[in-house]
Amino acid sequence: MDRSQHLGELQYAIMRVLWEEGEATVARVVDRLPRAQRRALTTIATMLTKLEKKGVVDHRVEGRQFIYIPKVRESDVHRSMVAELTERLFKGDVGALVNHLISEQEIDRGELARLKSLIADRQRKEKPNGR
Amino acid sequence: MDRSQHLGELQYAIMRVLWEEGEATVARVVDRLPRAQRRALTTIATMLTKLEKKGVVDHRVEGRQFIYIPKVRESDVHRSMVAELTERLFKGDVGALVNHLISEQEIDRGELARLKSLIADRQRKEKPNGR
DNA sequence: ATCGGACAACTACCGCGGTAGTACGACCAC
DNA sequence: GTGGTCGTACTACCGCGGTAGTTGTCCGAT
Repeated sequence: MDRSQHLGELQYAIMRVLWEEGEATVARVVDRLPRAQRRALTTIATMLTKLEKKGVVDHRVEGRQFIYIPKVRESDVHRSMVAELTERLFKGDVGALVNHLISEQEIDRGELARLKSLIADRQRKEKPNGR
Repeated sequence: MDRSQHLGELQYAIMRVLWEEGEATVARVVDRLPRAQRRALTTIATMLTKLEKKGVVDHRVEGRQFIYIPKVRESDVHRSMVAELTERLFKGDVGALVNHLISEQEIDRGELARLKSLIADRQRKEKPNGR
């Protein structure tokens, strides 16, 4: 219904708390938020309401407070946000983005080796259907 | 002064035209825009004004029209937008993003091989300083 | 000199992320 | 039961991407 599960910075920070905690009240979210993202309680409450309307979180009532739980997984959000950027900047060509990353972005030497073996793993997983 | 050179979808589409053409009038931008992004002339003019205030384009006057020219390169925008996402989603760990791309995102077999050699090239370019 | 067209400037709006104050209901302590 | 506290709902506002109409100006044609 919504799908465009693109999250703003604060929204993502809130989701991160929810993913880590599994579930949380508004107050819990606020004090689990990194300093940089800390906001007034009402702000976080508003944001959670908006996130719920957007379909990425859900809540149940316990006593007189709301316990929020994530409705989407972090990897789903990653996938959709990365895909969005890939689409915008590289017409959906994932290879072009990886290319950009390894040639234009800072990436240390050890990382490169790790990536190479990652690709090798991936190739091994693709191949086995063989021929 | 601005730095946050993150561009919206239409803004990026407009910049793409400017990068392709080198420079262009408002009218030229409009009819070089892909159908999906085509808008009223005034909309594009407004957008160009905003882009100029943001510091990513410049203009000179010729007769009674404005010729807009890009002030930043496409690769700069790519770098800063990709870096922004990497920061947001992977705490700046480029390797983690590449990892995500090759394991979670669709990427065809031939592409993997191409990437592997890309990494090899990159390694060859990094090493030579090697003590 | 005047009129129409081309073009930029100005103005106004919408949606949404973000920000937070204030209102209000429920519960607890006297 | 009355007052304070806790916690959500409601409301309002800002900035910005996006959208475009209206206005004003300048120029070329008549």
